[in-house]
Amino acid sequence: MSQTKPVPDIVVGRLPVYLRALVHLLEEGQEVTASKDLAERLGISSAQIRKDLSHFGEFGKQGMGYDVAYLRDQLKRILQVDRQWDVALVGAGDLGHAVAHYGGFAGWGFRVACVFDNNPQKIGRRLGRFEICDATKLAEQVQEMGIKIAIVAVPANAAQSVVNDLVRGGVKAILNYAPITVTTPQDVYVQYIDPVVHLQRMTYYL
Amino acid sequence: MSQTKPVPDIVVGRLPVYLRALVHLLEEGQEVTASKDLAERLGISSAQIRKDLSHFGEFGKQGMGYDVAYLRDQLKRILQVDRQWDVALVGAGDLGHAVAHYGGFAGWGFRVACVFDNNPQKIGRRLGRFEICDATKLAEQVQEMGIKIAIVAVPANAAQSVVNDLVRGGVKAILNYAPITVTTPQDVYVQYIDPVVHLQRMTYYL
DNA sequence: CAGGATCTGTGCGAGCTTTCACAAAGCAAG
DNA sequence: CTTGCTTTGTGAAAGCTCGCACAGATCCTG
Repeated sequence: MSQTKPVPDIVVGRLPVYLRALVHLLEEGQEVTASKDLAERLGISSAQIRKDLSHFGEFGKQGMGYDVAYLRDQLKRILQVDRQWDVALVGAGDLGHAVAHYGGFAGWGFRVACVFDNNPQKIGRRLGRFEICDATKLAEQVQEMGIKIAIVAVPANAAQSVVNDLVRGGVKAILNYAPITVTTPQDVYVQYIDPVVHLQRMTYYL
Repeated sequence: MSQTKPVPDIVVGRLPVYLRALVHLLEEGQEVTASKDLAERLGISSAQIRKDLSHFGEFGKQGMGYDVAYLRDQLKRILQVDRQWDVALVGAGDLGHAVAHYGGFAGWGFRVACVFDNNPQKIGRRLGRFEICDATKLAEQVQEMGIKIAIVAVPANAAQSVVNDLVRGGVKAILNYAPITVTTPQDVYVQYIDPVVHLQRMTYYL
């Protein structure tokens, strides 16, 4: 399946949400679930869940539903989060601090491995368990460490330059908190988090 | 237009990104732009930008493009961010602190107006310029203040209950940082920010 | 073991979204 | 004024996504 036709982006984008729900279910002690059950919790149709999963194989039993732990493990494998990814964090400002201290990455496949900043006053100081590294050496250091994922938490006017360095260092996935759209080569994936954009998406309807 | 046929969600969702780009353009001193120019910066097609805007009126001049300041003002009006919205922040943990101290809301239509937490040790203490209020009075207080927008920054297991209180208090737009899908009435809009989900959307492709 | 209940995986069609491509409009220069 | 260049706004086509509806699989009960 995943070989013949590429799976649509939009389908891949829903898998982490399914995975998250399955982990919650298991925490609640529910070992089996049905597409209809999941659908209600997630506010989408059961047919969509079944069709999304069918892109990757047959994980359920007709008449019975899905084994929660099994489906969780399969999704982890598909998303490649059945292993630990080292992540580079760029920017040691307020936002960078919040990300560095965020406890939500552990157990979900990610680990902040190093922190960069371009402010000479911050370089060498500690941020939690990290020593803040010099951002001018960003490209070579992420390359050396084999890092493929980065989180950008710098001001908008520095973001494109940071992203260029990351790309040069071989990073292929970037989570961008800077409120600006950056350009990258086609094989580099960027996801954006801008709370203002999310809020403005809703004010239209008020 | 906006009266006859409802504008698709997906179109509304792109407007804040356009708005953000226009503001950046103006900061760079560019007073006129073309759909092609914007499209290149945002990595989408120029036809899409033109068609999106055409849902709301005719803002450009053929042969000339768009007046940046004028289009910015029109988008602000459409998105209703030509005024200031008071936002309630729920959760005074690490994430809540980061949101409360985030300087990116000012000038974009939003202002954190109050902070809630359910921890008796935190209630009454200050978070920046706010006094932390008792979350058990969430519903009545947001109602009293006429607040329509809230940011949820509480643990996953508390999120649904907080959202229920917010809905009861008349909140219509919720930005949810808790890593869980919540259910709301149809007329309440929810946007999700979960960095783990965003990261996992990319690891599939690595 | 038969009948009934449940739930998956999927073909198909409806509906939505994006892209194409061009008429019309505006400007500049001669 | 006319010619040529640019760029918008928009029908129409192409492409994509979603939900319906059902065959087939599985279990339970008696």
